[in-house]
Amino acid sequence: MQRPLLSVQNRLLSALPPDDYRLVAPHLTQVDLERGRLLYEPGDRVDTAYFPHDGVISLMTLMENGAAIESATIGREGALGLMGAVSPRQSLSRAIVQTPTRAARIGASQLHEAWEKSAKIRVMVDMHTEALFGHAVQSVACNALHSVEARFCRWLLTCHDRITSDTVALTQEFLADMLGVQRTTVTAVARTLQEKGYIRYRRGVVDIISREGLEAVSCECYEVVRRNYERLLPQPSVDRARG
Amino acid sequence: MQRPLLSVQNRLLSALPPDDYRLVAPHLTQVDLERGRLLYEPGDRVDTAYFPHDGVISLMTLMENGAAIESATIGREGALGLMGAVSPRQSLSRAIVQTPTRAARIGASQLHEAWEKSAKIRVMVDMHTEALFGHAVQSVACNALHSVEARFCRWLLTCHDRITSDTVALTQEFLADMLGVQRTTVTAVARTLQEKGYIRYRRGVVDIISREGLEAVSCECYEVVRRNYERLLPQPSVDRARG
DNA sequence: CAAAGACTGTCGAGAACTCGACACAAATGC
DNA sequence: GCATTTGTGTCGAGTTCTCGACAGTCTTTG
Repeated sequence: MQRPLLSVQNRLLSALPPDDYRLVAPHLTQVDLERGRLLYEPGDRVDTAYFPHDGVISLMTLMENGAAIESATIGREGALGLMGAVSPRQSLSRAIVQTPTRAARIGASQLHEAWEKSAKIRVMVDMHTEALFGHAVQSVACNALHSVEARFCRWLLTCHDRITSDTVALTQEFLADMLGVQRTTVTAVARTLQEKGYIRYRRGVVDIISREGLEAVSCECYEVVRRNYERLLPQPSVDRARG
Repeated sequence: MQRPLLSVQNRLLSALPPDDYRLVAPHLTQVDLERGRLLYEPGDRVDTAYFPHDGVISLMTLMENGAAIESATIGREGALGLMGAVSPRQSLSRAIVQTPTRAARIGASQLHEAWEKSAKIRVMVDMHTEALFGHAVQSVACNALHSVEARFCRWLLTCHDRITSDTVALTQEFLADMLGVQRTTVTAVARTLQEKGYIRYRRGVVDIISREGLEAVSCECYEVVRRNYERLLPQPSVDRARG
């Protein structure tokens, strides 16, 4: 049975030449991941990789007191658990599904076999690792220097790039956790952004009204990370529109 | 001519089995890097890897306004430019010598050849990448959550682990840059730490008096990152005490 | 030795954010 | 339909850190 055409595909997979793609294709399973689904906790063995077609997966660093701060995000330009293709390893972070996500899933051992056979796949893993590292080091600086308002906008923009809708389901409480700030601070920031007409929000839902506005308030980090992905990861060569 | 015995060796190199070490040894050059030496700027081609024997190299993320925030550090437990062993690439960060550093240097292409021949070296690069990534994601959370005082202590402890002395040469001004805070804030924090008797400082020099004290004030991030390196990187199997 | 430069100490106003508290509103479950 | 849970709005005191300013001190250099 054939699944419907997918409007958007994972960029890493769609950039693979056909011969290389055939190495992984038979092992890919299409899955729908609901919001809040925990994919990895720190210390878990990385036994599966996920290539999102749309949606956002967050990598979160856990602290001893239970705080969980977002350290990077993964969308259709990347993959979760890709480093497990190189060798078995434990997750360093919590990986949690941020927005409902369609993804292609593959077992780490099967991905590893393809990785051994295909130079293109090895390059893909390598470049993705580099881009994800770039994402992390930019966030280190961002969290040290930039206001909650700027980081809030950066987060929304990054999310918006990776979903197909202008509406994001998230509570202010959860966003506060991810940014590592108080909920009351997020409430205040959300209010001023709404007054400026850049977003509209209601209980658990944010509508993005003006990307331009958000880009103006956001820090440079949004663009830096985005360009880094563009530079490192090849553009799609083929649109593989089936599951 | 034989160089004097080295009291400390780079841990990555000394953990390599003899056969694997022989692949890189002929190409290693011992160098002394003075404080402040710029090894890479963002965008530079990564053409050389450095394995510090002692001393600290900082990876710094540059912002558009010229700010430079430390996103990770590299000492004898790691190496700079190691990802260049896998494939040619550009540096994402500024890499600057923090304290006078003795290091073994090797060209990226020569390291790449060894990397192709030796599975042990590939594992070394892979594990180091993972540890460095862990360092970065922890710092993302640390900068979002922890006080300047805690981060100051964390920085001193990390530095102390990687040098052979209890004295660190650094100005408060420079440290303020690295932590991404005002100099006056660093001055205030340094004063309270000195009053507690944990450090002593004078113009451009900090003496570490009480590691225990610093550990108590530091955040958990110091230990988390340290343990991560311990877990991922093997302990020395041989002490190679010559250059 | 004098001058310049680099580093530190201190002050104070103000902004950003924390932290606890409580009221209210919307969604959910029975 | 009612009770419970969950998410939001707001308030206010308090803390941390910013940002500019300026004085003082140590070091280097000519």
